[in-house]
Amino acid sequence: MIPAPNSLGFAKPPSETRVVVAMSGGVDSSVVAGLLAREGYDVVGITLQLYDHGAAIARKGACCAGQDIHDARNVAARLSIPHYVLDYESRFRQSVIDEFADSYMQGETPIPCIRCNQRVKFRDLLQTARDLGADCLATGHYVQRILGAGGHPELHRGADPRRDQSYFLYTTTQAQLDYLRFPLGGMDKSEVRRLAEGFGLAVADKPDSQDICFVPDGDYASVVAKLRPEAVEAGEIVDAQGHVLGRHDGVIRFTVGQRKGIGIAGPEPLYVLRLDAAKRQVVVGPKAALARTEVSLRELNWLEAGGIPAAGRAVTVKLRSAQPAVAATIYPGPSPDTARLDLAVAEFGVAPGQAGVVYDGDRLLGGGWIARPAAAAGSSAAA
RNA sequence: UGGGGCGUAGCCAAGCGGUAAGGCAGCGGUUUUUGGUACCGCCAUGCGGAGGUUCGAAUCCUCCCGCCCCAG
Repeated sequence: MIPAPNSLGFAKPPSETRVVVAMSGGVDSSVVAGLLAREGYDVVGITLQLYDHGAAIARKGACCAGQDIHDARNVAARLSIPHYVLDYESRFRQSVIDEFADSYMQGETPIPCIRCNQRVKFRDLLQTARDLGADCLATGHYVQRILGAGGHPELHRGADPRRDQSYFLYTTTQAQLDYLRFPLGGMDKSEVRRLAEGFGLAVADKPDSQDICFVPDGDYASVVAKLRPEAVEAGEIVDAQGHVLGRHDGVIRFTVGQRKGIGIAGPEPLYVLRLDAAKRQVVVGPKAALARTEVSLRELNWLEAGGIPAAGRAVTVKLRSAQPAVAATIYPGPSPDTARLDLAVAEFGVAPGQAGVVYDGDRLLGGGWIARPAAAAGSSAAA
């Protein structure tokens, strides 16, 4: 007789199920470790050191360096689980930080958190978990892994709509999903904090992380400037017709859709329409000029079997993490890893480098990076 | 140095005798595991300067200063 599956879906007792928990040192992943340890799983905590902890040691709400590593270690000790700190600094730099800087240099607005999940946590760390003989890798993300009709796991939004992190996980592949577990996906934050208190964890009241973890004080521009000193060059602020309206101190400081910080007074607010890195120009105009109904995605990840129907598929899409998904129709793009979205209602501030994440209701179907407009009038074609 | 017009916060601008609208910019905050957006709040004891009239002036009068336009 085959035993009923345990809470992680394995047909064996928890004590014989090894699970690696990615412990950032924050409340969420600490509670994951606590929950699984309480159930009797063979829990191994792993914390990644991702960047110079000296620079970040005083930061509140960061993750994966300095104080956070100590917090994770203390949680593991409290829970009596083995815990390892792995030095991933060079991988993190290669897989996340370098591209972050390069993306800005090209006039895009990157999301390093997605790359980190894709390339560090769900690739390198996942492989490490396999090497350790673990049955699965658990994280504290607020997303749900739900078995679909065919028995294949699907990725769904977290139950707490205010906490849902699926946007940052759109690159997750089916193979990764098979191996991953998200024990917090059905909970809300207050519940998690209560559990943390119940486990007697010192991190129960720790503030939520925010900002980019390796960017102190939200000053990403100075980080880019440090990595790519040659990138920070002043230039012109121009309107859509090319008239010079003012000067700026570096294209990297701007993002499409941005209003504040342009510093030009006029009859109506000006927004950044696009960035021309080659000409070092920031192109600005009225809000109406930001309206977009067509969005191209590149590096597409698609989880639904059969791919995107040629005739199109009705979906919703999130074009920014903190805004609700909007109605759209998605079509296959010119190449297999691209797609095209027709938005039902125009969106403002669609920024290349951000992610377009596609849903059917609460199910994440896939997504891609928002591509720079191929032939925007007057823009540079520089690659 | 004849005629006309105008000078209100960093920019634009309302007000035309009753005790300084609004927009833009800027600053602060809320929201947020990216950047932005959005939202909320703040922002001229002061109306080119000096006098005068009036209970009361940015608003009326005088002079001065500075711009602009048309003539010379």
